[in-house]
Amino acid sequence: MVSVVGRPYEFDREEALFRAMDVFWEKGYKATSIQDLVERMGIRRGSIYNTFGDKHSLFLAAVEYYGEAVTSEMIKVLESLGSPLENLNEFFNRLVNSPRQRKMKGCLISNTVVELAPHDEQVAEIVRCILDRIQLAFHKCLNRAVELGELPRETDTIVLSHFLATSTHGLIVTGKSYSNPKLLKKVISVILSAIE
Amino acid sequence: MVSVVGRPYEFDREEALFRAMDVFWEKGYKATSIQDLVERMGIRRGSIYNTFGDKHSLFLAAVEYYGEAVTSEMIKVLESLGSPLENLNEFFNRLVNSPRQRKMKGCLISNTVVELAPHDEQVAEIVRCILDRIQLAFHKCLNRAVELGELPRETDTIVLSHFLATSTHGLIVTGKSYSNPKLLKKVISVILSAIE
DNA sequence: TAATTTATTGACTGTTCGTTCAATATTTGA
DNA sequence: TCAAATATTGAACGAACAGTCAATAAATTA
Repeated sequence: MVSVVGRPYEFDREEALFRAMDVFWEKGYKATSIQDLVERMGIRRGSIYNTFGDKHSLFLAAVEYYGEAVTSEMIKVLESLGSPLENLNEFFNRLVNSPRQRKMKGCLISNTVVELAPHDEQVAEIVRCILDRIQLAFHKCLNRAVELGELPRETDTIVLSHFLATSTHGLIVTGKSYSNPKLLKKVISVILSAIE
Repeated sequence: MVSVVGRPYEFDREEALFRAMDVFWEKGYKATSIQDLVERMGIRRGSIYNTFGDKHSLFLAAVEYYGEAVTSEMIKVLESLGSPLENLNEFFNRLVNSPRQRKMKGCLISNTVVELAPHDEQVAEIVRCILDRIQLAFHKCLNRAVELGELPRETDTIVLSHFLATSTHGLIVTGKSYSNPKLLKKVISVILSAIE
């Protein structure tokens, strides 16, 4: 419910949140200062606090926004029409070829799993939810592959979906430390060969 | 060269470094304050600065110590006599069953890859060196498996060694967010099935 | 014993941090 | 036109931060 009375915002809330997400993604939670956020979000300290609450609340909003924007976009790849196995291939290749991954930013979710989730239950909760959505998308994709005859009937799609989620994390971390696209492509081939 | 004159240290340097490593491992670099280190290392501020220099230098020493202690211990598993494939199995099971991993501490190296390496060339250098040692150990292990006839002659052991390194990262991150030992064991089976 | 060297100690420094707030500006509704 | 509501602004806050330093203690060497 948006109030109709009072001074209106001078900035776009979603745009500001997107930029905050970008800063946290790049620098992590602790290393991001309010001053960093002021500079990158393009609004003043007071406006940040007025709109998003404190730093921690803003971070939670940023992670959720990432889940809505970036993660959902990747999940759509898995849900595309056509061959599920080709969708998986497309998913992993986008993962390692995205400009942000190239800049060693990794993924805000895996970064957060490592930096914050073990010490912050609120963050852990949100992250767990997003990770579950990814794993579920893998699971559905694999089930569809079975239905279409791309994988054998007896395939354990649950375990394989967790394997793919684990591989996703692995590729992101490897990509952060050591970004050789050709090699990553070959590693992806091995990953995909494991499910066939 | 240790000086023979002057007041001797009242603490064990290695013990103190081990404890510092433990704090950084648990909390990360940014989230660890000098006060945290004072409390856990059991020595005063001045002694930390006198012995290890500033926080950043201490961190570098801690990461290197981790490489010597923890990583080398894991690499030894890969270099054991007997079946290389069984060694791989042992390696991954230790990875997900270690008490520290269970406490969601993950691995100091992968934590550092995510938090610090992208923004700190000195850290990146040390971490890269340790990652290379792990990958090399996988490579040697796989080559031995080929020699012993456990893997076919045409196996691309280079690519597979990177796949195993990636899987290691993945398991560590998955273990941090979602620690279900039974499931992780099954994921390990899938990983190992991919190289055979 | 005296001189030298180095470790220990805790108070102290300046900076940066996240956060708050009173003053002001801009809108709507009466 | 005035009252009410809300956003904007920049100064200011105390706390926490990394790092320093002079005084002191404990060892060796001459």
